[in-house]
Amino acid sequence: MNVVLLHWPSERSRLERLREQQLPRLLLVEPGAIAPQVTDCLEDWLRMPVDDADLQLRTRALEIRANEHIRVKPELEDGVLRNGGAWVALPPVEARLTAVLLDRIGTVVSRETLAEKGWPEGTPGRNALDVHVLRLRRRLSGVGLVIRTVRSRGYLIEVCDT
Amino acid sequence: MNVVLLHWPSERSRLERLREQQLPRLLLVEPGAIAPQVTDCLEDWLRMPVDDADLQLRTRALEIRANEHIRVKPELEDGVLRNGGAWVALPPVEARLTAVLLDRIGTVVSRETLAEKGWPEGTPGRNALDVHVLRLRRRLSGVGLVIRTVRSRGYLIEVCDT
DNA sequence: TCGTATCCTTCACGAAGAAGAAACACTCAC
DNA sequence: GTGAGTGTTTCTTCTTCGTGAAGGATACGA
Repeated sequence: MNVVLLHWPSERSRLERLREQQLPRLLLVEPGAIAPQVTDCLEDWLRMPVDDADLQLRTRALEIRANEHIRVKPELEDGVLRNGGAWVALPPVEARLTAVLLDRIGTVVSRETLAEKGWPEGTPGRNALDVHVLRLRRRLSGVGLVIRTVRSRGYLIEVCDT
Repeated sequence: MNVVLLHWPSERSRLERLREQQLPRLLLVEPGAIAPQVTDCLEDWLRMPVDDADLQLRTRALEIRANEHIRVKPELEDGVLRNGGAWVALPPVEARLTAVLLDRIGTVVSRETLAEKGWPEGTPGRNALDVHVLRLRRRLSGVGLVIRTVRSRGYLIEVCDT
């Protein structure tokens, strides 16, 4: 994973993008500027003018951390769900359900929320959701994702560990 | 979690201990010395003489990371109990009981309190609580938590040391 | 030391309810 | 037309949860 070098504060908006994308980044803090508070493991900073050895060390440290940290997140785009190389095409309803689940990956999403998001203009019968979850499960099994049920609470999606 | 400050390279052996213990640490690199290659998220360094603002920022960053990394406290949310990576889904009654126990983690909670919180609208037979504790114990064993009995006083929950 | 009352643990059973699964019919895009 | 996507019905399976009963552990008085 490549570490991105950028200037602070002049490239502030670029930094925000990188943070969202969870890419490792090293800020070169301009003379006189105050470094921002680092809040995750993929960010570090150096005050300019930079010492070359320091730059090397910190870049390398970020690379090491990034490799530990980055686990490729499953992504859903245009009805295509990708996870670690594999992918499946998802039909509209299932794509919407998956979007909600992935949005809160690892945490519980209630049936009500799923019904709302899956059928924006009025939900069908009670069992429709169950059946779709069933179908979704079968599709997801091919790409290393599982939907776990939390009884009387809802469902949660997670990356398969096996 | 407290960040340990230490000098490098004069306190090398102390650093090694801290690394083993996985405690967050900030190295103050003595003038002329080369900083060591950082390999985890709980370590950082600053070249002496240190700027006070920089020290603050890096210390705080380490604290934040440490809290993310070492999730010591078990957490219960939406019927899902998490503890150090592992999780279980808890049914309604057991979730309520666990909530009370975790709320006073490490201290005794009386059966009366448990009954009240577990069954907000009237408790069932006396034995129900015992049985639920039994079931809860089995579930909790999978996530490194134990419920201990304090005879004639109540129960307490704690993190398993094994 | 010994009984005994009390507290606690554990098991087995059954009712109620939640979720899973199969089968079928309808719709719509290609 | 054909096939995938979708919704419904129906049936099955699994989970939860309360109860009763058996037995172990502990405290305490005789």
